[in-house]
Amino acid sequence: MKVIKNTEIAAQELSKEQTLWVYCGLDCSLTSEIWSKLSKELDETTKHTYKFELDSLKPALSMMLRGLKVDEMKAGLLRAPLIKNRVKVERMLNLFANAVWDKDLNHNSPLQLKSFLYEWLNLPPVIAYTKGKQKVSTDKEALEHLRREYPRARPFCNSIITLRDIDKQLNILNCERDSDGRLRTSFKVAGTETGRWSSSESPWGTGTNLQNITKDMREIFVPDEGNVLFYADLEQAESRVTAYIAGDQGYINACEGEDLHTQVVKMVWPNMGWSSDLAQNRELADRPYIGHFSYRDMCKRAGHGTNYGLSATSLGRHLKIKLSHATRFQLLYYGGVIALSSLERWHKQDKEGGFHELIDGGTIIGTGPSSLVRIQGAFPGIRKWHDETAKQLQLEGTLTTPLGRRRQFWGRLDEATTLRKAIAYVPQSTIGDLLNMGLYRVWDEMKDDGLQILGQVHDAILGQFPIGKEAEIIPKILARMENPLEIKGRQMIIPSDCETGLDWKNMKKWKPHE
DNA sequence: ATTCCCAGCGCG
DNA sequence: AAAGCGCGCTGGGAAT
Repeated sequence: MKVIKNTEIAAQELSKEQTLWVYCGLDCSLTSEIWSKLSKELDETTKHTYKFELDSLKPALSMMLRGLKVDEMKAGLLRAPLIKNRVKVERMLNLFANAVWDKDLNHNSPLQLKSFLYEWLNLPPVIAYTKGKQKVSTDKEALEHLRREYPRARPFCNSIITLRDIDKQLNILNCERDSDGRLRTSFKVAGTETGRWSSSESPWGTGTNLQNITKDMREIFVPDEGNVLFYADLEQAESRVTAYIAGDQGYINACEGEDLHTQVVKMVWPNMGWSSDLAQNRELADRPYIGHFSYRDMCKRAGHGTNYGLSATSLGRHLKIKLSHATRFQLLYYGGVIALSSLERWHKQDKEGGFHELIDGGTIIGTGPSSLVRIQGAFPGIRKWHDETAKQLQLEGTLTTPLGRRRQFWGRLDEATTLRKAIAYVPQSTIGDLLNMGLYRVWDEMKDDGLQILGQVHDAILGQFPIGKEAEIIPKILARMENPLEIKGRQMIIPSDCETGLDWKNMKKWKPHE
């Protein structure tokens, strides 16, 4: 028997086959050696997480091996108009571009775009802030701004945005199928900081990330012969977990009420004349607020970000509303302290803005020009939870979720960016683990029903089962996804809803027979 | 020819 | 004055 010492590999003359054997041997023996060291560092908490991830490999591998059936007819039908349109738009863009700088313009090159828009067209540069630095941007938001403000930018911005969108879709439609025609992805069950899975092209370089497919492109994915697809997701998952982790009873009630966003409007603006009539309340919430936003739009779009530590400045930029309006929303949403003089100035500038309500509803601290106003807000628990998270971060540098997943934070513990990561961590991780618990149970307990899991999208599972068995199977899926969890002394149950259909786009919500 | 980083963008 | 978080993929362009 030939003995090869790993310390002498460099000096060995190995055949191709022998190289592969050595590679394989090192893969196994080194993994074992590493495990013998690492295993000693596990404690009860991390051991539990490790065990769960090992178990998760089973359903993950079965999904990766099975892959998804693609309806190539549909893919073709989607592809054709995209290609046709792409040719047209690209031709147009280049026609205009040649008029400006006598050559084509590559819409994929930020460098060319910068030079073209900000030098040749002489448009004022749009600045974005990344990593604490100002950067000239040519992203979608910048292009939308330019086309709004400067007529000469319109044809360019329009076609660049269109081309980017088309390319994104074509990439999905054109990604390589395996030899049996199926599209396979690779799931990493332990690839992220939060415990969520990630998805990428398969180990053979075929397929693609299955967790960022747009609704429209989902149309190409179909069940196998005799099956129907199902897509079961945890309802309002992140909001619910946030509510329980913050321990904010008002927000919990809002999440578990008829319509989350309307409930939030009700809590944020309690004096709009609410009744017990749900339809009437919805109408109130849909009344215009500022700009093109209704009250309900505002809560829907600003609430989630605010839960995760989005600053008023960024909220204003993001929603294209004044800083004062963004600040006002956050004060009403989760309270805070602000200078009285600011509120008075804003009130003077904007009589309709409701800033006087903030002054009247708040507690004034101190006297004279430096007075502050403390505002309670609709969901003070959320701000309190942010503060508690900051404290825990400073103290330990680690956070542990209700499902016992611990994360070490390596950034500077007193920086805002580290705090925001910490705030996002617990809800995001908890949902991921909860969904994967459900996924495991559905996979493990429902094989005999002819059910197969095909995909995982963070808070939802995609799968298939034999046509006609909906009434029998769907309640079993939903039951297995419902895993009660105790958080801060309360029991949280997140319900799921389940859609079915003959492709991944055109699905209908399933309801127990009516 | 290959590797690396960046900007941009899709999903949750 | 100015960074919601978590991922992966593509293409451009510079460096190797």
